[in-house]
Amino acid sequence: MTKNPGRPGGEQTREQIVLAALDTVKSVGFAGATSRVIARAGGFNQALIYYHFGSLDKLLLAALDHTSDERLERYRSAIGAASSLEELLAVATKIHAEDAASGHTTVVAQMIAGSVARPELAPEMLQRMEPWIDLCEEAIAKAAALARVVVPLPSRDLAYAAATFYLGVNLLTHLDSEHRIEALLAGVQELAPLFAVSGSDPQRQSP
Amino acid sequence: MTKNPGRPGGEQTREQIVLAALDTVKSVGFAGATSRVIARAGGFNQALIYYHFGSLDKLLLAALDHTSDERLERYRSAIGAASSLEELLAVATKIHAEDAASGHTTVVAQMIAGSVARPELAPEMLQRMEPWIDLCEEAIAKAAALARVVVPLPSRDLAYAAATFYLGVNLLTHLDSEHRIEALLAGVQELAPLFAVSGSDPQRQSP
Amino acid sequence: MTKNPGRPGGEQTREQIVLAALDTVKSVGFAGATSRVIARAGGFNQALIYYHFGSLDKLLLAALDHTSDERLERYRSAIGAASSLEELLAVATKIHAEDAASGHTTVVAQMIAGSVARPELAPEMLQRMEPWIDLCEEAIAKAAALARVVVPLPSRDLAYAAATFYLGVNLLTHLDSEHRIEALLAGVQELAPLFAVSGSDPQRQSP
Amino acid sequence: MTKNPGRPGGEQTREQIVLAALDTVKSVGFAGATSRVIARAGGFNQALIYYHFGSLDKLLLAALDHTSDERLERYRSAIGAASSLEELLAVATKIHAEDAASGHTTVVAQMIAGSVARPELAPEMLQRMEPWIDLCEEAIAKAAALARVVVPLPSRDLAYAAATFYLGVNLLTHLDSEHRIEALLAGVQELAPLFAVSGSDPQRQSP
DNA sequence: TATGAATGAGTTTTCATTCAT
DNA sequence: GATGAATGAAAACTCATTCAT
Repeated sequence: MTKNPGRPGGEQTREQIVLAALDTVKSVGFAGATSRVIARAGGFNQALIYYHFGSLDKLLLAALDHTSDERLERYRSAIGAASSLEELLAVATKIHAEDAASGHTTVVAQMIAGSVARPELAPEMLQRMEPWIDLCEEAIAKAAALARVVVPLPSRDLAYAAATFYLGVNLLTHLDSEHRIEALLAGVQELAPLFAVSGSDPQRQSP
Repeated sequence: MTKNPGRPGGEQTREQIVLAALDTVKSVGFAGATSRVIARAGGFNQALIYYHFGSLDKLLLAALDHTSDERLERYRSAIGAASSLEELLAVATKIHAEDAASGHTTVVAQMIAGSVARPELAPEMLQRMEPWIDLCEEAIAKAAALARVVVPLPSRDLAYAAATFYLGVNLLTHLDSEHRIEALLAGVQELAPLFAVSGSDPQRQSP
Repeated sequence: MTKNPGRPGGEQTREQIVLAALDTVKSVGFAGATSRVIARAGGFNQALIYYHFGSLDKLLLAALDHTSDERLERYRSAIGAASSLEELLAVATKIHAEDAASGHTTVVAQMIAGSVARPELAPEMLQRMEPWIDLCEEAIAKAAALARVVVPLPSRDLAYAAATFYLGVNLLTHLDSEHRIEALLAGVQELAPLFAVSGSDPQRQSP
Repeated sequence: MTKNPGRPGGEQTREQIVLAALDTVKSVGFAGATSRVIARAGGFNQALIYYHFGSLDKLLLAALDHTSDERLERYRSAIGAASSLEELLAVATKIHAEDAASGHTTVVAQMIAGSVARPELAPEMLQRMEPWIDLCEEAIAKAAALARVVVPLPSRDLAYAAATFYLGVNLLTHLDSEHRIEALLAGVQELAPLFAVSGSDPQRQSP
């Protein structure tokens, strides 16, 4: 009663600012996402950013968290639900396509690239990579189990490598207007089952 | 006639500026490599940058070309000279170590990250990746030949994937103070021969 | 009726705000005493300042009055109670030491300095100096009476001069990290009795 | 020939900026002397301040030096030329009147008060007081010699006290629109010779 | 009374770039 | 070729103050 949800104040404004920041990073990149531009995009006062988030960096990080948390959740439940290697790959591919379409990958690439330029962001970004590496590790474990394969490397290292590759993919996606990366990913996907076989035990190779 | 070599002006100044730009990017990153800082590092006037290169972006690109060309040359001749798979890997590893030590990888990572922030650099960067992908392709072809393996993917795509991963590695190297990437690379290197063997196994080649 | 004493609101809040302002000026100076900082120091809302005092300047002035009134009272009763020149000097010295320790001098110096920067405060500050000059005048008159001296200048002017010197002392105290002022004051204090003697010398008084 | 003096560049611009800063401090005080206001007053670009002086603080300090050096010179030669106590006092009074009229005292008061608010200026200001204290010491020594008086305090301490009083005077001058300070100074000047006599040796007292 | 939210105007400073010499 | 000086635009951030509730 006291807090009728139609009122703009509080949480709602924070979300509005986060959304404006996300939009801005997607459309003009990290370097273009200045407080002025974000404020103009969201139709609010620049100072509001500092009132609610303290600094532009903190807003940008909050915006990254916003997309990341949501995306992470989707990936995790999809991986949990998959019951075969093929399904796992298909689902992951689909969600990744959504990511690209929604601009989530743009935000990730921009923030990573931006944190190279702004070293004080680096530790924050690294920390925010951790749950994704965890997720990769889970996915790899599950894939290995489904394929009854023994992975010839520490799964943590493999997860790290996957995240690293993913980073490169994200970056290139936003450099490459010819979308050669997408072709590459499709190729890798074809390769994947083959690869799994080559690494598998002899019993499965020639039954 | 007008440009008699050996004269202090002209080419020599250009090189001096390029070297200063390179130093600056290495020490303070893309975002810190402003015209003022570069000029101060090289002990020349800011305006010289614009006289010789037209814009800061163009200087930065020229600087990238400077390191890249030199490095590319070294890689190519090393690859050409290698006569066994082991030698190929050893030589590539050694040159890459040099890259990291000399700061060449820093420059690449910074420029890639910077081009994400400054979209007008993107096409230039992409174009500059091309010779490296060519090189990767050559290397993969040579490795496959030496190992007598049939690569189960278009070699161009594989080369592209390698470059992509390399990009991720470079980027993370500059985020991660714990140097977990280095550990990962060591792990991958241990894996490499294993992989090669499994692929060059005569039994699998002609069943 | 509406303002029954003992109620938490009203006067009590005003005092809380004044105290927070005083604390803030003491710790971060006039320039650092912004509404936000004061509110944070006192644990209340910024807007309360404007509700109770109308403007930040008015709060700061009220805070100055708060310390000043209290200090003035102490000086006046101490001067009234003194029955010899020595006692008068001793008591004044003691209270002044308390002033310095409690930060009252800091507040005075900061407000004076601040009012130089903010001219609209100047007349208010000048007005607030008046009772101190009155006090100086009283003290000088009493000292002259106790020492049986005829002061060779209008006592009002002398009082004004004392206040002026005191202002300089306060200001320098906050500039000078070597505390040379303290040494100076000690020197002046040694001089004081000498001066008094030379003035109260019976031979000179009635030749 | 190469540097025709009609050209605005270089030293001339620096001086123009210093003059604009001085004007601005005189008219709107330390707190009002922002880079924007100074630039507008001088009719040049804000950024020029940073090009020539590095920071606003440095410009303000340079401006203070500008007036101070000039004033110091005038005082010193006047003191050197005086051959009697009366002349010394008369000359000092005259120059001080000029100071007040030209706004030099305003600048000093503003800078001192400003440095209370901006602690990083404090050491610079203190350092800039030193030559003035030296000057006071010289003046006191000369006055004592001319009056054949033995000063009953270390001359350095006395000089410090004089500078302290002078600071108070400057400050009050800019608070007090009734100019009571001027009256005070006149009164003190009348007092001065009297004072000198009371402190002088018996031989001069009753010849 | 009290407060969270909001704002317009302002701050210092830096940037890439240009231009007269 | 080279340089010192100059500039418009923009950056992140803070301020005193107001207002709806």
